[in-house]
Amino acid sequence: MTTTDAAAPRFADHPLASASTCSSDEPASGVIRDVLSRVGDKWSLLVVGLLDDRSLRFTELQRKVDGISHRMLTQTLRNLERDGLVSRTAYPEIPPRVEYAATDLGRSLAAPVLGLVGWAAANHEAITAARDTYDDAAPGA
Amino acid sequence: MTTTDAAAPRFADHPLASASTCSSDEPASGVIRDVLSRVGDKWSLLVVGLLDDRSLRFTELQRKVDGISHRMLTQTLRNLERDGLVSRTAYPEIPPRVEYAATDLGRSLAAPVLGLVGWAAANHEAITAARDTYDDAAPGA
DNA sequence: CGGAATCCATGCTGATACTG
DNA sequence: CAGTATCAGCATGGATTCCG
Repeated sequence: MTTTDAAAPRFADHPLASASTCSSDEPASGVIRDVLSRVGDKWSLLVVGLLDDRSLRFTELQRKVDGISHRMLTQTLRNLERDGLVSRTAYPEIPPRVEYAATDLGRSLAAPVLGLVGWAAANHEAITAARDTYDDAAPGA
Repeated sequence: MTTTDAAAPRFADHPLASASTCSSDEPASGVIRDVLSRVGDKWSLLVVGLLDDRSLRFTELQRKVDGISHRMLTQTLRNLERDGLVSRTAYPEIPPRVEYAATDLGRSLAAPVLGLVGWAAANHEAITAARDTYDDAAPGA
């Protein structure tokens, strides 16, 4: 089910390391760390996902995510904008109106993320079961 | 909770939310948060990736990841084992030998992650360029 | 060698207040 | 409405130390 995407040859295979010019001191680790640093936070993925659907205003965004605070939304938005994943359009009006929209780059992120989300959804029960088994085996943890 | 309800038919589509019994207080956000909590940390993905390639011992793992500390490796391994993504095999010998291997579930994670990593690798330069542009436009930041 | 517990430093996150 | 700045609290990550 879901898009299993590629055939998944290896994980930290050489091609990945070669394709990455992360210039870190690690082979593929840098790439993973890179993507994690980018969308591994609590809200980035949510915001990009919401914006992928349609453009939204600051308040709209805050209303939809809800759990996010004013500060975090601003911070997340700025970071996303900086990475070119989200575009910010400010209208010099009164009251001020700012609309955020996902860029082409931001939309391209949706595909791979969807794959990961699909995996999580598909294997959620399996993980829960594993946790239950583990918890049962080590109750005094 | 009169949730603002779903507003992301594409990204956090209903089927995803339905498939997840994460029992959070968010609709599809929970799924993303869930997967983020699972592999969104600094090392889980790296460890699973390394193990996806082949089984490794504790020391081997620490040597390959390198940047990870003793404590973090143990913690990450335990967490991964708890989720059923990694299997732990301890040999009651002297000196003790413990081998870690990715489970079928752990290997299935490689596919979607690879997609995300591929995205990061492919759009890395685009993001860097965007950052440069942003940084250039906001020097007084 | 592998693991666990402790302690510490840092970062991230959230709440609040103030400005335009 | 949108954004920024400051403060305080919690969580994450790291180093060390002791045990099997």
